[in-house]
Amino acid sequence: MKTVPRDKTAPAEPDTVDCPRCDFFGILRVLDAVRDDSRVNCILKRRQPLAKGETLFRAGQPFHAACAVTGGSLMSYGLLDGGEEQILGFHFPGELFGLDGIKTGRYAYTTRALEPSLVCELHFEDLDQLGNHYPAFQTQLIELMSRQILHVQRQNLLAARQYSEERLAAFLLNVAGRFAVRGFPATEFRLPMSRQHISNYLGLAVETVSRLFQQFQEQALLVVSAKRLRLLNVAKLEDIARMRIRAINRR
Amino acid sequence: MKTVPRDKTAPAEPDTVDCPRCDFFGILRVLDAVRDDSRVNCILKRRQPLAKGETLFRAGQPFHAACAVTGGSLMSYGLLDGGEEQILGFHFPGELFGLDGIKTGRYAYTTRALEPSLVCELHFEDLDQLGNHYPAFQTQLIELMSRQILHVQRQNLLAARQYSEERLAAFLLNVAGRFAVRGFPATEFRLPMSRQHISNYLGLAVETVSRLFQQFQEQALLVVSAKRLRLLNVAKLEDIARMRIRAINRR
DNA sequence: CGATGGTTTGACCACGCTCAATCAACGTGG
DNA sequence: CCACGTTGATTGAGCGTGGTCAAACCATCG
Repeated sequence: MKTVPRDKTAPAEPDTVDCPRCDFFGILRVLDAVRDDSRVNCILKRRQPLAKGETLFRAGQPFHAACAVTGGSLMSYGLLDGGEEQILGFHFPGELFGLDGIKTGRYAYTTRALEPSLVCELHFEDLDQLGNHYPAFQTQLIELMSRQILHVQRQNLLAARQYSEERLAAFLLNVAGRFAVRGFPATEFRLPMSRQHISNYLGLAVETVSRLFQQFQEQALLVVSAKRLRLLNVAKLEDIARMRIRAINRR
Repeated sequence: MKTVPRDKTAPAEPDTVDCPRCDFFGILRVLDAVRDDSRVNCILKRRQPLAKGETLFRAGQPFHAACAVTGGSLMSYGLLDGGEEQILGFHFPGELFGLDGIKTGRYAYTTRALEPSLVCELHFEDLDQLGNHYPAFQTQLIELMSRQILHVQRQNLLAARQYSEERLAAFLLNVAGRFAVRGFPATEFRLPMSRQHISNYLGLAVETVSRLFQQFQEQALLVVSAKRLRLLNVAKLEDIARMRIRAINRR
């Protein structure tokens, strides 16, 4: 299997999302409308670049900003005290994270870049201040958090599935759907995380994930080579993802 | 094992939570402060009684209110189209649910009472209206949603664990912790859901859950009889919950 | 009181984990 | 530029956890 040599002249710039596709867009528009107000200066810092593997913030650190991915991808994980780290979720362009820190004043989880990435930060020092003068801002924030709860709850469905096939299929479809929503190709994309990450996230062994990719490929459901992935039969994958009744002879 | 005959004169009134312990309390105080304002009339409907098994709302129905449990308990589940229903979470006194509907305008999941229950409803028709006049209200709502995101994310950790022991132990501790926060006894309580529900929620077979209860009991970690549960060795349960490295000889 | 549905228990076996070796992809230094 | 080490992905063999099926058991309720 030949790999196309990477064009060295083009730097590995991560996929980026346009502002209108970002979860922060509603907030951004409100901020733009009041840009002349000195109080709202710099509340939304844009395009902070992160190196691969770089930690954005750690669990327990004082909360200072909610973030949105504008390019690349990140993951959040909590370490069960004394135990291994458990990955809680991945963050793709346009998506938010860190909103859980608002109430407690501390980040609940550690977040790290999976590849060179860009994030926008929404700073919260003057939130009350701002909210008192611009209710529209708070309204935006509420809608955004509502969507976030939905997003997180949807993730719950992934690892709760009983069989490894279901979990991986559901995971891939979840990722594909999230790319699709932001206008990226939904059937052909790069999985920025390692198999280790996937297996940890889904509560499986690495080898199982590897074998499942192999199996799906043999069934012509997808084509996978390293991190590049192409979905060939989404309908069948959906079947697998929701298959709860394990038939006696299912092959 | 004798069961104490239930006092027939006292109706099976579910455990209830005091208002100060409820997640809505912050909002309630704001509303109390502006009670004289005609606009905010009836925005918080209290103590709606539900029969066991009664459905509060269904997935897809238009969203009209976020809810808090004030007594009893409920569960939310989504049905994977064409597949079985997957339980997403349980709701205990003082806890919120339904906030995910704010943005989409529809309930994302179906919610049903596990026993005779009471809920408060926070109606959202006039939210914008109210928010424009009382930013404090929106501020409360934002904090509350932040806590909710944290809560839901914590649940993600349950089913992502690799082994059934870890999952059940983590689940029981999660439930115990949630009771403790609201001032209920944390080591002796009733599990309002069936084994079926637990197994579905954790992605296990019913029989496995049953056997694990048995096993934990033999190890003197807890005492279980039907739905009543008493935790004897929380420290050891925590050990199990975070045990990732499966030792060769672990007994 | 019997009917019904949930729970437990047992026997069996397959899915998926463990361990270990191999292979591929990079990055580094000679 | 290639040898080498390192890291991640894959593949294989073996076995244990946990799922399936079935029956017995028990609780709740009409």
